[in-house]
Amino acid sequence: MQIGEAARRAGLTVKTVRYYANIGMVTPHQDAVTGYRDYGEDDVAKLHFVGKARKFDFSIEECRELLGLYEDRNRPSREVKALTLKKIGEIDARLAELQSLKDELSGLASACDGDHRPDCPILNALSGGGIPPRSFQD
Amino acid sequence: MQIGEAARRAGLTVKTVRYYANIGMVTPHQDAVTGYRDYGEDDVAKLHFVGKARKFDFSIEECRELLGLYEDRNRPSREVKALTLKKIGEIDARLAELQSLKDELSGLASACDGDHRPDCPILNALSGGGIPPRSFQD
DNA sequence: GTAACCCCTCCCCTAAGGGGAAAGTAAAGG
DNA sequence: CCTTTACTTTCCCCTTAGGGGAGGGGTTAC
Repeated sequence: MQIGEAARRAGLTVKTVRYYANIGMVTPHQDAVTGYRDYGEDDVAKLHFVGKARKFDFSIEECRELLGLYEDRNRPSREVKALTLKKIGEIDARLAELQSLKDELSGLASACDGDHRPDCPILNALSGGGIPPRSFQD
Repeated sequence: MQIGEAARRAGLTVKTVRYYANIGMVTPHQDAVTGYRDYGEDDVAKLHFVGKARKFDFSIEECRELLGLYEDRNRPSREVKALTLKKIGEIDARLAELQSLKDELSGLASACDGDHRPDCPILNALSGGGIPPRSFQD
């Protein structure tokens, strides 16, 4: 089938599917005369697989790795699980980082009146040590 | 002072400080003959301010906005607080997204034996449906 | 004289595609 | 057969927030 139908069936954009072909992730046959790519059912399955893995925040390189395991009928599930646990660890780290960021910003926001007056603890904190905003025009 | 000292005092790299000059964020005087940038104390304060805002996940454009408010002695704190609350909302959304991602991956990982055998619920989930029902795992 | 730093601009690189131009191809309708 | 429309191709620039390095110029210290 042509790239448009393959993309539709995999739930991806044509641009994305073409990109995956360019980087060697999912490589369909390509007509030597017309240049048209020709996708088979197995290609659509791979595209679908990669699309799902991407939604799970796996990077392109990790998807390539998962795809290799996916195609290897004798791979140990250990390797797949290890990749997944590593990804969970990364997500945990990012969660902690965002949470502490949110805590700090929330503390600043609750200390700020948020009215028409110019006094603002948020800007004071950003300027480092509560120094009032010295005029930069003088 | 020269860019190197300004960067050191602001806790940024020279590359970053030069970048901020190029995009018009913090624009020091520049010697017409040597091309050397000349930073004053106010420039260092601005650089420091932007550096801190960046650590709080504010984008470059948001930093530009905050810097404008920072320099305006008569700005209402309302605007600063609104920006901060918007940023907190974005962080909340990202937190929820990551949390649900983590939950799904954790479910998959715990369903996977992770041994030498090829059977792997993680790959099964990526290749089609969700986690196979309990009856199929036993 | 030269070694050690400091500075400058310019260009390419990142992740994962998106947007769009110019041009070729295929299928349907008149 | 001709035209329109839809689909495809490659190519190039754009995105964030800078990082890395080349190539060149300057000042200071020994």
